[in-house]
Amino acid sequence: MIDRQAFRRSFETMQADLARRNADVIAPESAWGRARALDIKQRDLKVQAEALQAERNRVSKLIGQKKGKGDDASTELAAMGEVSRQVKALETQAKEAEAKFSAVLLEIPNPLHASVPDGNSEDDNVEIRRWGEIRSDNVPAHWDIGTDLGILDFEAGATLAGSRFTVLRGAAARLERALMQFMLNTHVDQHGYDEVWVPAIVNRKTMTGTGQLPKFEDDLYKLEGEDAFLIPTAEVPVTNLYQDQILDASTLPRRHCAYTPCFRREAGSAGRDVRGMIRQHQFDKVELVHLTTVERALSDLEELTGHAEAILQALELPYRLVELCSADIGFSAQKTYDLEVWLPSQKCYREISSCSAFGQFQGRRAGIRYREEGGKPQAVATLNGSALAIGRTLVAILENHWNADGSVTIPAVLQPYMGGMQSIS
RNA sequence: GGAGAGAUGUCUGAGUGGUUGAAGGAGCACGCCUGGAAAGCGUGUGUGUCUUAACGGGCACCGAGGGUUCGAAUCCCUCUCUCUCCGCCA
Repeated sequence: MIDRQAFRRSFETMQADLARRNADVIAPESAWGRARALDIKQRDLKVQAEALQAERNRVSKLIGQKKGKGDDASTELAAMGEVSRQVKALETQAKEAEAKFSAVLLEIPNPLHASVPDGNSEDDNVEIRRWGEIRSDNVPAHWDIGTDLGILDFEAGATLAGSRFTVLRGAAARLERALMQFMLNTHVDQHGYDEVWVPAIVNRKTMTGTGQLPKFEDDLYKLEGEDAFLIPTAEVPVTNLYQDQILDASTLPRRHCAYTPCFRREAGSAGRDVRGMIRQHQFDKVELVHLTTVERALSDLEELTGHAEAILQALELPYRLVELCSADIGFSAQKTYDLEVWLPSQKCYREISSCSAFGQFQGRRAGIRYREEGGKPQAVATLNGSALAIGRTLVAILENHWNADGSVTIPAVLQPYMGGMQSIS
């Protein structure tokens, strides 16, 4: 959520930052376009209502005093009946206006950080660096590799649940589990993260805190008969771990890692990546989440991204780091780096991690604040990133470590988690 | 799922219609005292929002949302959550 004060004081600046995403974001009929009038109305009604409330409180107190002394208060009582009716009417109007303004604020995306490059589409994302050797020979698609080895069962996934579900068998199932363990252990033991295990179902408030709601309800699985949703990422429950709390600044940064399954309806991606397990309705992911101070809102992003890169390097997977341009950054983020792994069968880089800084955007929405010694509470800065999406990592391993004889070599760091298995054949 | 009890500030714990944003205690901060500390004494110690250049002021908040009333932490309704017992269950 954007800052109300900044919205009033720095309207033009904020509008310019938002417009960099897309001109539609500041169109007159957009949330942003409607916000200013709603704010003015909201404040106007609030001032009126509160003035009358003050009057009511003053006289009511007087009535109490008079009655306490046994004096007659019938004059005041008679006058207050009407005032009270007016107060009630104004209160209702003010509350409605405030609710409308708040609702519209929730639909305005995070203004971009100044360092974000301009662009019109994902094609304008900026490559920062590459790592690893790309193989240039022809490698089959992971769905063929996996099917031939008998470890990926797409038919069973479709039978059990529908399209975009896959059953992992044998070595693939174990590889999935090994990746989970390896990633978590690395983050806990080497990067100093505090591991948490959280619900995969959350309520509406939690989903609003990190920005998935109210705008993107169609992308989520909603539970029938309950106001609850399956999480699309661990970011949601982990960040919201501290919702409506005031943290002591000395306890920041808090850095958590978590494994969760993730559920996405993929509503807008019909026809894309329909084969294989690049784009699934359910996938596993290890997520990193930082809650930190305003000063470190952005600087921690480099560190967090580095932690995700460490996993790719350990798994010997070639990748590149890309900075998303203004048109491609998600609703809640201020700045985002994507890590894209090389997929030899597609001869291109595909997203395997997205690391974002959110500034105080989520902190404000979720009511997560911190206090410096003697200072006023202010919203925490949040960051998060996948490290990594496990299904896509498995895909990348199958393709990048595929051998001409059809087998797949298991990266050395994973072999202990695979019972010493060195390759899948 | 059934029955009952409960939800108050950092914590504990009063408060069943009026000057209560909220007693008392603890904690914490500052000061006094002390060679230093403890004890003791004193003072202070919520959040949000609106307004103001600022000082300050207004309003709201006692789980959430409604209602009754001139006036609600206190009365009524709905919901959420917690605890206990029963049922069910990995």
